[in-house]
Amino acid sequence: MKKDNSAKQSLTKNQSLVLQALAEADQPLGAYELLNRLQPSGFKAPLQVYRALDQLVEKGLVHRLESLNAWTACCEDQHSYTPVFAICDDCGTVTEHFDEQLAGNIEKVTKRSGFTPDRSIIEIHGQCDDCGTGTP
Amino acid sequence: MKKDNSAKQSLTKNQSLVLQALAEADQPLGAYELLNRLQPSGFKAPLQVYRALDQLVEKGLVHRLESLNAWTACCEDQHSYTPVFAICDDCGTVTEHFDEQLAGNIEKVTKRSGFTPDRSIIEIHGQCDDCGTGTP
DNA sequence: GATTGAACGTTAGGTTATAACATAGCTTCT
DNA sequence: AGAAGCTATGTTATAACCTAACGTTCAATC
Repeated sequence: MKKDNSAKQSLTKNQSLVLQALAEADQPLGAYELLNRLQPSGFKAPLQVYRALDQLVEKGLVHRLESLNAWTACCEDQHSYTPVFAICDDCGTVTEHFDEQLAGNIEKVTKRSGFTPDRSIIEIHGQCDDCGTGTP
Repeated sequence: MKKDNSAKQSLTKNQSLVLQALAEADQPLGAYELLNRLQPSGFKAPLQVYRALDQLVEKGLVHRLESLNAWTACCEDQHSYTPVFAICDDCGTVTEHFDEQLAGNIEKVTKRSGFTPDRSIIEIHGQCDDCGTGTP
């Protein structure tokens, strides 16, 4: 379950470029936005981006946000729980959260019906602290 | 919070056709699959489908499955909790579940950071009881 | 140096979703 | 009735997202 540094060290050139672009962005990026940003580095076709993204997701260094069709660099060096993404619909920033109890709850809900969970997608849309209506 | 029968009664022709097609399907359908099935009923363009879907989602009669790019008819006449979808990656069937505690926990996780949740997306991929590896 | 396998490059095409603009029908107000 | 306003609809074109197919490069291994 460990995502050690070897993961980052063994990245190919394209994978490194994509990961770096995601890490520098302050919000998730779509594949074509990545392509635009990486064209100066020699990227020419969408497939170059998608292949690098697939491999980075496989290594656990990047997450895909299903409800945005976008990707973001993983916040941490390792995590064993399913991440919860909080997506601000105003400013577009996304934060990654973890909660052991929550992960357990999810399994419980589906297992009641004999379902065997494999991977979970949890994405919460709303407003972040800066944009929030909490203190208007 | 009530999704009363007036919602269904006030549907337009296109909305009724789309909802009926989804209700008859045994799994979620993509917009273009819906278009195919509704061409005999006079549908000609993707927008007709997308517009009907948007309005049905608005009324709470249809859910969108973000990780499948597909839509499914809501299982019940009303529910106040965020639904949890269990998606079988083998046979493609999707079931809708509810859990008050889970919904509460999710809010808790994001609220810790000052986030104000609006809508949650919870989609669990795995294997259903029929396809499952539980009793091989 | 031949073989294998992973990553890469390139072209083409498929799927999913929206923009922009025009039309039709219904309601409401005068 | 006529005008104004609103919602749903129709139609064309295009944007955005993703994958198939095929060939090449390059490093590791036999």
